Amino acid sequence: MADLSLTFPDGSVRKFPVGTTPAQVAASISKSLEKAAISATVGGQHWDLAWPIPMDATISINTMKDDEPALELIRHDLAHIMARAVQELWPDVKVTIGPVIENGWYYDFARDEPFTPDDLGAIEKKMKEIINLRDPVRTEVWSRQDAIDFYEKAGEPFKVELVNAIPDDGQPIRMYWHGDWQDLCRGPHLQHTGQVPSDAFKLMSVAGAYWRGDHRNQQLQRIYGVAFKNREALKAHLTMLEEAAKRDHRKLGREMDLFHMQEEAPGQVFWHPNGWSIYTTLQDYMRRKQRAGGYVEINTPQVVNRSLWEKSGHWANYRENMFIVEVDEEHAREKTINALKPMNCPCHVQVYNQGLKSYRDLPLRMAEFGSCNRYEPSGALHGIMRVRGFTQDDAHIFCREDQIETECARFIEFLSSVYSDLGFDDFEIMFATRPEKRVGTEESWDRMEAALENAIKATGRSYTLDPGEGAFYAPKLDFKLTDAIGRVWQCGTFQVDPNLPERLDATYIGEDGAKHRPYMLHRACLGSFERFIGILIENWAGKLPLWLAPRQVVVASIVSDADDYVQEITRKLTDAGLRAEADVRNEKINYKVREHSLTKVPVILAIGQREVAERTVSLRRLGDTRTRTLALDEVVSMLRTEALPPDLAADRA
RNA sequence: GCUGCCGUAGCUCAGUGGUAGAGCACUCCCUUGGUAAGGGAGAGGUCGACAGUUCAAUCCUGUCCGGCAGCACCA
Repeated sequence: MADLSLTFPDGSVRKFPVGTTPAQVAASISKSLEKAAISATVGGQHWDLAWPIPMDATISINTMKDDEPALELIRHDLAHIMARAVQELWPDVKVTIGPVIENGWYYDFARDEPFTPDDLGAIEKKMKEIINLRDPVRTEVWSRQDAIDFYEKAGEPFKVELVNAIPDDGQPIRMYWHGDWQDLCRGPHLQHTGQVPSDAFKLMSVAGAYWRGDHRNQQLQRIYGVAFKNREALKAHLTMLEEAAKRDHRKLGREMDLFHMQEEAPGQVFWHPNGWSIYTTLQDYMRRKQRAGGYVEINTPQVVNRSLWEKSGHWANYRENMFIVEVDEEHAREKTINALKPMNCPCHVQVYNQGLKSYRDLPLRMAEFGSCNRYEPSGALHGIMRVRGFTQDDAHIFCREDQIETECARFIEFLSSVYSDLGFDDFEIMFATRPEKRVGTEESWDRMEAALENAIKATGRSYTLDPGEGAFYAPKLDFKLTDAIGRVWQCGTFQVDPNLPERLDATYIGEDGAKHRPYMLHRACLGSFERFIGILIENWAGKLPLWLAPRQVVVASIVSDADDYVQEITRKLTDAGLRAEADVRNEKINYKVREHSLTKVPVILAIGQREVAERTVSLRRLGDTRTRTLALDEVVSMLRTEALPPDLAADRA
């Protein structure tokens, strides 16, 4: 028999007969490794212990100590165990697919009656029984036809479809069993069901999901589970989920009295004074930044006749998602049909088109805090993060092709400065290149892509390639930031657009005296104020930095003899530009501290007899139980400096 | 939009085929208390909307509206 050369992680090479399995390799190394082995990594691929190795490769044997393969196997096998549990409880349920996902797995079932939360408990119980059976796992490679015949006979139509969908590229069709239960699965797997920890998984929820992700297909019932290596890790995960729930901007929005939403205006925000303070503070900041960044600010109409949307192409593509406004105009023969603007670009081209533009006017950076409305599907709405009425920090840069690169680099620096001011020190750039269906010449695509790539390089940043994900007319960049609990949000965007200037006939007079077509660069940092404020709230868990906090300082009296002094302090703080309020209610200081802490006021100044006598204040920071006693004037000037927005603070320094 | 769950006081939630309850918040009174809930009293609800079944519906049924989770969507 021919030899097989296997290279181990330490670099050593050993020969084995062709067809040796990782299990045999492990056994040849040591008795203990043979027992501890759960899978192998062969030539970079996750490999079942029982699969023969066909050719020379690198190999490492995995044990439960190797987190990544161990969790993969545990979650994967739990998906099978759950499917078996479901079919044992309800034999008429059809199985479909059940992949491993972040933190766990899901499995989609076809069943007429919905699963209830009680069912989840029953399924979990049954899963534990199956785990305790320690049934060995067995896999076999079958021919396509045998697998199809098998599933047709078993009455598993989805599996038949899956087998048919497996590409005919020599990929084996693997049949999987534990006990009498069977599934279609490419593996790899653990060796028996007892290797799965019975106390480190939990079924989380059941929800609808379309067969193969297509909304025209039958809707299945998806059960989600999470699993870890041990009970402690599961507990830690569940605790993390509770933490995330505590940050929910909808909950904090209510507790901090920032905004509300109601039935009459679904997907639209009623901003309360506190929330509007965050909004305007952020907008003021962006306005200053943009002005400094060479933008002019404009404002354009909300309600615009359909003819413009027809010209821009939005009417054809997004009519379903637009709010339509019909008006009976006295002199018109029929109703005038308008749409609330779903985006600002067509209006910006109208402003650009006023008067003749010279090449000397370019690049023209035109910004608008553009209020847009989109009729989003009801199921997509989510607090203030996904809404039907929102305002973008939108801008369009009109420029020549040779200016794209500089403008792009300039924008990346701009965005980077904004993100770091707002507490997000790092972001990722996604570079979306030409899609399969596209317009324009290859040369033009080459130039546009090169411009973006060179711009990124000029800033010294790296990027992730997103091939084929560009718009049909040009490439784009998306910017993703990571929040305090590791969630990734796509907010910023930079998109080249030769299309809309064409459609709306934007031109400029070049050096040659002839008319030319400008490029339009769509760009945003925050995306929408609504969504970004949601992200800020969740990122900071409501404890916004002082300059953004709606209520910056509460001056609380301890005894009513201090009331006059409390009012004086509050006035001084307010005069210094701080958002300060007095709390002279007939409540104990404990009560006041608790209440203002719960509503995330960053600074509480407590004032009793002593402070009155000494003209000092006792300062307490949110989240800190210590207090400091400071002179009044000192506190005012300290807080005034601290409350400066980052761009103004930088100017000062 | 689809599937499932949900809608009772400002908030969080009990509850019942005979028109409703708690805690917190609110108002008033007592209390002047030193850094995360002092005490007492009071007020507060078309039980999401509309239809149907019933002698009687907040409760049962249907339709609609809205919310939540996931899916689909996100110019």
